[in-house]
Amino acid sequence: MSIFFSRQCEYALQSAIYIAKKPVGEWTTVKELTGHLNVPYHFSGKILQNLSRKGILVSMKGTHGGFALAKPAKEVTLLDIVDAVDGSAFHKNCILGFPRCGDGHECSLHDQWGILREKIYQMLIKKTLGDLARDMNKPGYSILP
Amino acid sequence: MSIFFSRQCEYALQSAIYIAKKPVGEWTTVKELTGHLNVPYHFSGKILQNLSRKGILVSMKGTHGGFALAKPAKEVTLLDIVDAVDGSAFHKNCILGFPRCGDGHECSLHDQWGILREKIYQMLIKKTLGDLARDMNKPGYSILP
DNA sequence: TTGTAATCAGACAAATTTGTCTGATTTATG
DNA sequence: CATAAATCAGACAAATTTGTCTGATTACAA
Repeated sequence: MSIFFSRQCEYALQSAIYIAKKPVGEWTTVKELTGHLNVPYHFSGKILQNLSRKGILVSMKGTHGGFALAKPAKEVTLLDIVDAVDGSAFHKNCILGFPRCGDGHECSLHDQWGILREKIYQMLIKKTLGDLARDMNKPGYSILP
Repeated sequence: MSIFFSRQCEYALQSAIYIAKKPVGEWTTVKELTGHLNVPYHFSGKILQNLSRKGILVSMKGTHGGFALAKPAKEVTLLDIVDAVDGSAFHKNCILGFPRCGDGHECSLHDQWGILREKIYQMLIKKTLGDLARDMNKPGYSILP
């Protein structure tokens, strides 16, 4: 199913991108989100609540409430979201799961994987929600299921 | 916990490396394996049985039985093991989980991730159990917990 | 042939992740 | 003030992954 991030993290990333595509000042409801993304309604609620606790989104209750970005889209990186949801395990853990790898008893893939992991890291920290929102408004990109 | 492979897959890779380090012709028992790796005894049994069903290991019952590689270590790649355990999801799925990514509605990370995924793929297909066994006999490498 | 040490098979249990339900609270509007 | 529409909170359920137990089968050796 999911390959690198947990499913919850994929949902969070997709949701954040959707919200970032909307005009600044508008609120996005869970109902609207789950109408456009393939995310279960109540699960979506939980994920968005979590993102607002982490300071990535803000929320407003009530009739015209919903969720919005807490900061400008260009200031939120994908890594911010991944860290908020999945934590930072992938920065440090051995790809083969060897417990002593990294403290002087490196596994045979350690260096090679380290280079690739750093590239993934750079990809996540350099891409902002602003970038994604812009790209995915072009033809050929689609957020829909 | 685990970052790229499932825990079961990590166990499988570690076990295969351990077995590959042993002299050709010797059998490795589950007991010995779990004495050296941090893998639960019965879970280990299941994983090794699975690897023999997939043709990566062979097994022998009885007093001096155990498991051994079905082919020379230099002919078994890490990808063989990953595919046998986790399947091939990571070859194709979108890193952000967008369902239409890859059929003409690519996500904004598609190309960039595609390059990195290919590098991971190359790493896994180029490294054989023979390579790992050799490397991890050198000082500075350790398989122990 | 009997005992021992191993894999094998399948049911079961625990833990984690994912998904659902219900009701409370908040905000805007008639 | 009453109603509607939204988030919020927490318990619960389902699914998946991880781990455990028991007994059957097999192979070797005394």
